[in-house]
Amino acid sequence: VSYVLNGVDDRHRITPETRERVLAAAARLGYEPNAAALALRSGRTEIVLIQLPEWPLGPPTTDAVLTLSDELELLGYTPLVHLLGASHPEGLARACRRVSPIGLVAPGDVLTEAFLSSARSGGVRAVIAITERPVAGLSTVVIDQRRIGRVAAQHLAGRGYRHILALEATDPGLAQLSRERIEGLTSVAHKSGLTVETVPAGLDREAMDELVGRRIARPARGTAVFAVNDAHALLVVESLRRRSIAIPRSVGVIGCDDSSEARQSCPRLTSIRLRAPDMWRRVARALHQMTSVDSAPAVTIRAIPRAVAGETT
Amino acid sequence: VSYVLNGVDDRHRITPETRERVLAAAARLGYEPNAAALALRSGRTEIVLIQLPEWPLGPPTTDAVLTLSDELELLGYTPLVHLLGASHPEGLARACRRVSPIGLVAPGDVLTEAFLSSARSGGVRAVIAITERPVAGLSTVVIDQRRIGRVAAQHLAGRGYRHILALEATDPGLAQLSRERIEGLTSVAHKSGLTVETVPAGLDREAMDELVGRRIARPARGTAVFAVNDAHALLVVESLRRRSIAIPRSVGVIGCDDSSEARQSCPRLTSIRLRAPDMWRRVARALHQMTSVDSAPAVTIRAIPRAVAGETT
DNA sequence: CTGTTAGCGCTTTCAT
DNA sequence: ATGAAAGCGCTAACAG
Repeated sequence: VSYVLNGVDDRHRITPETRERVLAAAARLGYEPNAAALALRSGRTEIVLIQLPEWPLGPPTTDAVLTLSDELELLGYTPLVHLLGASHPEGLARACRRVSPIGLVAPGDVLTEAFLSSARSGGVRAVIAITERPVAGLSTVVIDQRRIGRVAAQHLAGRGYRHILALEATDPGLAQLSRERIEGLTSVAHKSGLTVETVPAGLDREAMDELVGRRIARPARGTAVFAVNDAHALLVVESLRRRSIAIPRSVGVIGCDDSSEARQSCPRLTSIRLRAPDMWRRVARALHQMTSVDSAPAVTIRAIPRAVAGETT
Repeated sequence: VSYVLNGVDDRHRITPETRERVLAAAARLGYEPNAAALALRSGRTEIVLIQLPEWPLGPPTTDAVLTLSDELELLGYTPLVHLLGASHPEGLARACRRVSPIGLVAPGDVLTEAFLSSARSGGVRAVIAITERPVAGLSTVVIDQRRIGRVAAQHLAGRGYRHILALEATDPGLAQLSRERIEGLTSVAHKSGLTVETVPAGLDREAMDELVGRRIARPARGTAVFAVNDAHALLVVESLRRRSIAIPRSVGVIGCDDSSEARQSCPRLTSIRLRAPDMWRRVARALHQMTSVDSAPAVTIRAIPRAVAGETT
C-alpha cells in the first residue's frame, strides 16, 4: 500500500492490478495520510514558519510576506505566518516546538544561540534571519535601515540641497525604523556638508500642518524634508501646497517606501524604493537549497534601496 | 519519566527523589518533547490555522488577525496565518493536512462540505467560518458588507440627504467589497426615497479630482458621497476643499472603516466603524469552547457596523 | 512480486 | 512505587 500510494515503483515491484486495487480501496475509504505519523516517521515536515520584525503591517511589509509565501508555496512548502512578535516573546519558540517546521524565517534578534540549537534539534534545517547587517554563520536577509537614510541623503545632496529637516516618527511602531533611517541620513549628510535637524512628527494632518507652519513656512534656501515614510511625506506636501510654497523650488520633500500613494500623488513624490519582490523570492529559494542540500553555505541577501525621483526634489 | 514531566502525580506515585533525578536528567540532556510524536499519540495539536478572506491587507484586516491571534495565544493555542487565498486555492487544504490543526478560521466559501469532512477526520475539532450571513450548522463570524452600506444609507437619510453618489472601487482587491456595500446602501436608500448613482473610482488623487470636478462640482441640494473606504473618501474631501465646496453644507462625505486617518483628518471624516476588537476575542473564545466541550453548539458572532459621525455629514 | 515487521517518540494501562 | 509493553499511522528493510 505504501509503495503504491507513494509511487515507489522501482523495477515493477507492483502489479498494475494490485496497484489498481489499492488505489480503489484508498479512494473508497477516503484515505488521507496522517500528518503527525508522517512527521514522526520521516522526521521532517514541509512547513516553513515566518515571523516578521516589528514592522508596521503596511503595504511594504505585506508585500514582503505575500511574495515570500507565494514562492515557498510554489516550491512545495507550506508557509505559515506567526504574527505577534513582541507581545508574546515566547510565542515563536512554542510555535516552533509545536509544528516542528523544516524552515524558519525570523528577525535576527529572536534567533539566539539557545533558540537556534533547540530549533535545530527540533528538526529545523534552514534558518534565515532578517537583520540589519550580516551575521557570521547565519543566512540573512539584510535590510539596512540606515542605508535607506544614506541613499536619501545622497539623493538630496546630488540635487543640491544644503539643509535637511528629518521627521522622526512618533508612532511607536515606526520609532525604531525612523531613528535608524535618520541615523544613516545624518552620517552621509554630514560627510557631504549638509546640515540635518530632527523633529518629531506624527501621522496627523493638523499637527503636521502646524509643524510645517512653524518650521518650514519660510525655509532657508536649499531645504529638504526627509520623512520616514510616504504617508508622512504626503502630509507635508499637502500642507506646503496649501501654503503655496513651491515644491521642489523652495522646499524639497522625500519619503520612503515608494508606495502606490506616492507614485499617484500630485506632484509625484520622490521616495526610496525598498520593495524587492525578487529578493523575497531569492530568500525562498535559498531556504529551499538549505533544506535539500546538507551543507548549503550561508547566504546573504541584501535589500538595495534606490531613490525613485519624483517631482518633489 | 512521562509522569514526572507531565506532572501527573496522582496520589504520590513518584518519590520526590525519583522526580528530581528525572528532572535533572531531562535538563542535562536538553530534553524537548517531540511535536510529531505528541500529535500522533494524542491525536490533537494546539495549532489554530487562520485564513482571511480576500480583503485588502489594510489596517482593519490586520487589526482583526492581530486581535484574534493575540487572544488565541492567551488561551494557549498557537495561531498561524495562512496567507495566499485565491492564488493557491489548494493551499489551505494542504496546510490543514500538514499541520493537522485543532481549530480553523477561514472564509466561508473555502469551507465546502468535502473540505470540512476531510478536515474533521484530520483532527480539526473547531471550525469558524467568516461569512456574509449565518450558515446552518456552522459557527460563523458574520460580516455583512451589505449591512455596512445600509448603515451608511440610514445615517445619510437621517441627516436629510436626498441623493447619494456611491463610489465603486476599481481596485480589484476592493471590487467585491465595494459592490456589496453599495448594494446594501442602495436597498435602504430606495426605501427611504433617496436616489443613488454609482460611479467607478480609483485610489488616485488626480483621477478623483477630475471625477469630483465632473460629477460633484455643482451638486444638487442634499447630495452626499459614499466611498467604499476612508482613503477614497479623504481624496474626495481634499478635492472638494481645493474647490472651496462647503462640507457638509453643499456636499456630504461618508467613508468606511473609521480608520485613524479618518479620525485625524480635518474636517474629521464621518465613517462606518466595523472594527470590533472584542468580536475577534469572542471568536477566539468560541473556538476554545468548541475544542474543549464535545457538543458545543454552533455560534454566530456578528459584526455590528455603526456610523461614527464626523464633520463631513 | 507480496507479506511481515520494526520502530520513529510518546502516553497509559497493566503487572509486579 | 516502579518496570514493561502496547499502540497511535506510517515507511523501508527484509524474508519469502
